[in-house]
Amino acid sequence: MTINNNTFTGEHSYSLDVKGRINIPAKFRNVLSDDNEKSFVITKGMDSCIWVYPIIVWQNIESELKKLSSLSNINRSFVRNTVRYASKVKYDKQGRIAITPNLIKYANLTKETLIIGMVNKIEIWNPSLLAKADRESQKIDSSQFDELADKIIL
Amino acid sequence: MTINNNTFTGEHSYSLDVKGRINIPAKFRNVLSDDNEKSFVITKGMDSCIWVYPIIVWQNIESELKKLSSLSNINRSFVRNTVRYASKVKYDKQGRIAITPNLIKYANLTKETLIIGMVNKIEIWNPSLLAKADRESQKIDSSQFDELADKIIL
DNA sequence: ATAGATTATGGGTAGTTGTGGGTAATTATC
DNA sequence: GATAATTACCCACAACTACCCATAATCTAT
Repeated sequence: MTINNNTFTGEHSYSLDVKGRINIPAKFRNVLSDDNEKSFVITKGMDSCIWVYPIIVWQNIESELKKLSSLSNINRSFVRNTVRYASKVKYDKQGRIAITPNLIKYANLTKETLIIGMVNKIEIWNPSLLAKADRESQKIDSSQFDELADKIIL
Repeated sequence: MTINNNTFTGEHSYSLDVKGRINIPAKFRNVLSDDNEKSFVITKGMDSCIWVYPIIVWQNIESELKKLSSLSNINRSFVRNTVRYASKVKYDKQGRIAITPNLIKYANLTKETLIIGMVNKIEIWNPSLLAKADRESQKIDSSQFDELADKIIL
């Protein structure tokens, strides 16, 4: 608990209910620092999934975004895409957050979902899309992975 | 205490109980430094086994991962692959940790297991899969061992 | 070799967590 | 401004997990 705040790992199956709510795993809620006030920011991920950030982490991202020059094309579209679909959500007494319809549509979510910890953020996936993304990543030139693996000793 | 903190060697037989719990050998627990707070991180190994890291060791991995920008495709896949099956576990009063069902399935664990020290981490194996992996490793061209021998002085 | 301590394993129970659904409050629509 | 639709908040219950105790097996020291 005290070891590492706002850091998420692991894969968890959860179900999106008919009201568009989804449970945030207790493990994840429990490592949230208090200053998050039970709130996250949810937005479009760069893959076909939803990104969920603790508020505190998101604030850092926003201040980084402010530093990016709007002269660059990439910067502009990145800022637009990340911020445009971002909304703040608070989890209820049972630990669920409500996902906005446009995000549900974007990530192609149906009842069964996979929630995975990505260190500083959380991803919500349609299981079959995740499996597909997995297969794609296998194709990535493994030398690029090796390069990373050299830097990070597992 | 003994030789070196957070360093594991040797092979031990233990049993996975019906609740999915397994004992961490006392020898291993006793060399854990206090800042681990009786916790490990368990995750998929590169072979068909489970890797168990002391929290302190895993934290280094996490902080390296945090530095990788999510703008890069490769980085996202790499983080996802590394972290997806990782979860933090604390051992109970009896020294047991709970293994998540997906890892039990991945490593093909049944009641009998072998726990082996791998210096900075621990591996949990189905004995017959380990025996099989042993046989495979006999086939490795000894020149590859020689290459390693150049780097590590035994 | 024996007593005492430590360790491994099984199982019970109280508390937590995930999920469905109900109702009041708020917002949107005509 | 009245009504419909949506959202926020609450309760209930089954399933699961963490925590505790008990006992058997093993180790340690004298």
